Amino acid sequence: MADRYDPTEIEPKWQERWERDALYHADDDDPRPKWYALTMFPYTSGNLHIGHWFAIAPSDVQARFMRMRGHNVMFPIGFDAFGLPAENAALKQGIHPAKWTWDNVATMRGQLKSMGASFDWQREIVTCDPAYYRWTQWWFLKLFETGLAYRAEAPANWCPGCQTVLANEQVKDGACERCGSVVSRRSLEQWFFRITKYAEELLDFGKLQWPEQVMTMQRNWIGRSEGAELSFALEQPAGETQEIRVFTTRPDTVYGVTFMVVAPEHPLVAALTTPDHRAEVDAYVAAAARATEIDRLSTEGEKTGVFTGAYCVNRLSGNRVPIYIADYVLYSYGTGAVMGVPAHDQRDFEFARKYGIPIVQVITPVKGETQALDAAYVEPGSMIDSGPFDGQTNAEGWQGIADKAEREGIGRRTITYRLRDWLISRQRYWGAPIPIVYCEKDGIVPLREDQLPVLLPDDAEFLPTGQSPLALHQGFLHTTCPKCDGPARRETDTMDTFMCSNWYYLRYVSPHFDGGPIDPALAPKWLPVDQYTGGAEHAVMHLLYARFFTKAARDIGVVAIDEPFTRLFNQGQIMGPDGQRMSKSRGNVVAPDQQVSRYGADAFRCYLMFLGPWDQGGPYDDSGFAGLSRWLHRAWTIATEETPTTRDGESARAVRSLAHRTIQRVTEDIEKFRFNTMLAALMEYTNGLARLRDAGPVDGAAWTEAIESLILMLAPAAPHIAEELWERSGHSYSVHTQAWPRWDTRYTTVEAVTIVVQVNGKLRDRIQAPTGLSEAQAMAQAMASGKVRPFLDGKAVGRTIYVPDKLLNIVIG
RNA sequence: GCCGGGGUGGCGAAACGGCAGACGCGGCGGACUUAAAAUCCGCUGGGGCGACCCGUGCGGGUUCGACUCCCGCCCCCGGCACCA
Repeated sequence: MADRYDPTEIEPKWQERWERDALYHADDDDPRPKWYALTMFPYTSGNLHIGHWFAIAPSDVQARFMRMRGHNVMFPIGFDAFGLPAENAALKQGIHPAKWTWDNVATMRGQLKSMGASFDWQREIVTCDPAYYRWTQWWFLKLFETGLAYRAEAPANWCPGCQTVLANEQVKDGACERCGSVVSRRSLEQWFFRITKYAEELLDFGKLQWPEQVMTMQRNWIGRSEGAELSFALEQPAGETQEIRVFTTRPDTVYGVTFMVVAPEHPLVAALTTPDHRAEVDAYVAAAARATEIDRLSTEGEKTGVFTGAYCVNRLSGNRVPIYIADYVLYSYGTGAVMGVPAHDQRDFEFARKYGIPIVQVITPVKGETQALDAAYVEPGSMIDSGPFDGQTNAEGWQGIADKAEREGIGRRTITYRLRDWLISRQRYWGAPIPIVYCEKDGIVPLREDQLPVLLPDDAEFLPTGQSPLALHQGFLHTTCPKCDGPARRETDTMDTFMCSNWYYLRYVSPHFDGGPIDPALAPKWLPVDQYTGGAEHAVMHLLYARFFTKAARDIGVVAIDEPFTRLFNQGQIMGPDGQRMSKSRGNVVAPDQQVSRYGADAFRCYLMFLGPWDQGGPYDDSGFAGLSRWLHRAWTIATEETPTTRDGESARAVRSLAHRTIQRVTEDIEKFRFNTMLAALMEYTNGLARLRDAGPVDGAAWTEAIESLILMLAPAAPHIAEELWERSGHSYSVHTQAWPRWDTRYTTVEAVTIVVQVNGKLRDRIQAPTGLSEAQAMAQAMASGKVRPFLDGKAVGRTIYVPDKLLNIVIG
């Protein structure tokens, strides 16, 4: 019984036992209320680092806690296994991406098991497994069938480093988020998912308990703008077209339009341009097409553009205005054209100044007067020089002009989103192939479901050509058309890996189901995810895509939920000891393996949780590690050593009071993800128990209960030591299937309190008293205090503030 | 520029508007030891011999009382950034 705590011995022992018994397997038929806990699955980068532990361990603590609270908990794990690093390894080291990935899976699976997390390994999925990506492809077919997947030519973000296109979300400051290369634009035929169809619904977070921060980031990303689309008549028709349509959020400023601006990529540009401006316009358009995002950013603030020679007519004011092209207008937003109102839009103001275009003020802070403007006036005001709208507030004018435009058929109210459709084509090998063929006769043809999966050939060549290696693989490329059996060419792009992580939480429900992506009988049993945890870096990409996908899956009829993740918690990011983001190139990655093999997984789990609030993260520093290891040793000692006992009501009361107050604190802390203070409470508990023990014999029954509670409360955070202590104290296996201890308010209410005595808000003395002391009694005691009286001498007591059992504040004049 | 989050001992951090610094690290002192490590006990925000005084990024305010609420700044971290 008095053996030393030796984590290297007990941890592997219990891990094997738990695995053998499938202790954490979630039974589909268990009648207890379900709890689907999920931590973001790791990418198969090669090794688990402390960031993974920091993310996963607390998530496991909560899953274990919910299990002990009587839930049927499913806590699955898997691997996000497709992606560029595998292919880069192939290029650099000559290892096949599949081998690289599966080797990493094997390593990381072992590392994950060494954490002692309560994962249900029977539900493991690996996204590059054909048994999984078969269904990723199936989803694509369904999205295609329902019109949510479409092919279009579009200027794409091209990363020359990765030799592929990137989604808008993957471009940071004009550079590739992954490799840092400067992103250029390239026009390509690409596959898109129609996420914009769900823009409005994605703005509804009503059913979600998510961090405000993430919801805000998604709202901003979606970027809803209410405004109007207005038509301007072309003076000379441009081909078939008689008008230019613009989107504006400020129809109230329409009388102040002094020019029009069209994006360089706008299809009308060529037809608009007059012969004498042709050369200049062509040069500008060509330069804009060449310009990278970085070039554009480097000239931020500096507006450039050229006059097309064409004019149009403002149908509301009747004014004739020149048409420019300028690259500050984005082709991909709104209609790709804007009305220039220099007096009331800062960008237009700068442009007009630079090119000597008139500035006409139509909204003014002082009724009926114009001001000299040295910047655009964007505040509310009253209308001026706006025909029939003069004198109205601009808010009235906004509605009035929109009404008039709608009445006269020259415009309509509309809502525009910043969100773009999601470009999912990647010119890469290591991803799920898009299950489409191109037939000379039938055009774009989806494969039949029974033709899935489209397998990746294992003998592709990896060359940095800018095309998918699949495009060079003749055996893969040539196939037959599912419709006409004639010769056809396969789509050689693969899907963005975010498509794989779009639906993995659905697959966990029935990972081995063969008749579809998810067993329809089990979907309602487990979905949605009750608690999702992961890094905030996924706030707009993964989390937004997954929400979109769930809604699409619902409309396809596969699931009945509107949202995938009911509750979300973002842990902070753990940085390298240098305070920088951990990365291999910086050489500041800290691997946990050494610490774990020396001090144990329990100590490491606890240490990471003890560092600070989970949502904060921060630089990693192992100087405090010893403290956690020491504490576990102390906990072991207090739970195992012979303790002299007696029967004593007062001792029982003291022990139970401490135990029950701790149970309350620990319970509330876990519920609120406050793992650092949870551990602090447990440390105070062991310290307190030791003090009671050292003070003399303790009540035997209360002590036994207290030790039992200690072990149960250790179980989520330190599962191995808890299991060992549970067995050694004569209980039956397993501590992890026990009920979480409950606190009894009879023991948590204290009988004696310390009342703080203040004079004018400054602490002067403390009174020990039974609870429920009246103000008069407290006052009497305070007046008797030698520490308080000197501050009252000779002064009139004004009023007193008494907070029962807490504080007495005497205010003197 | 805009939107979040954060600035508290030597360090990581606690603190329903009510004793600032719980818990832990580190440090100092002591016990045990031939000695060291490990372990255990005590002290540890700054100033002052002391009674006390000063202290939560800075400046104001509300309040009997402010780390906490309000107003105005500074710094750090994250996100967005010509979205009409």
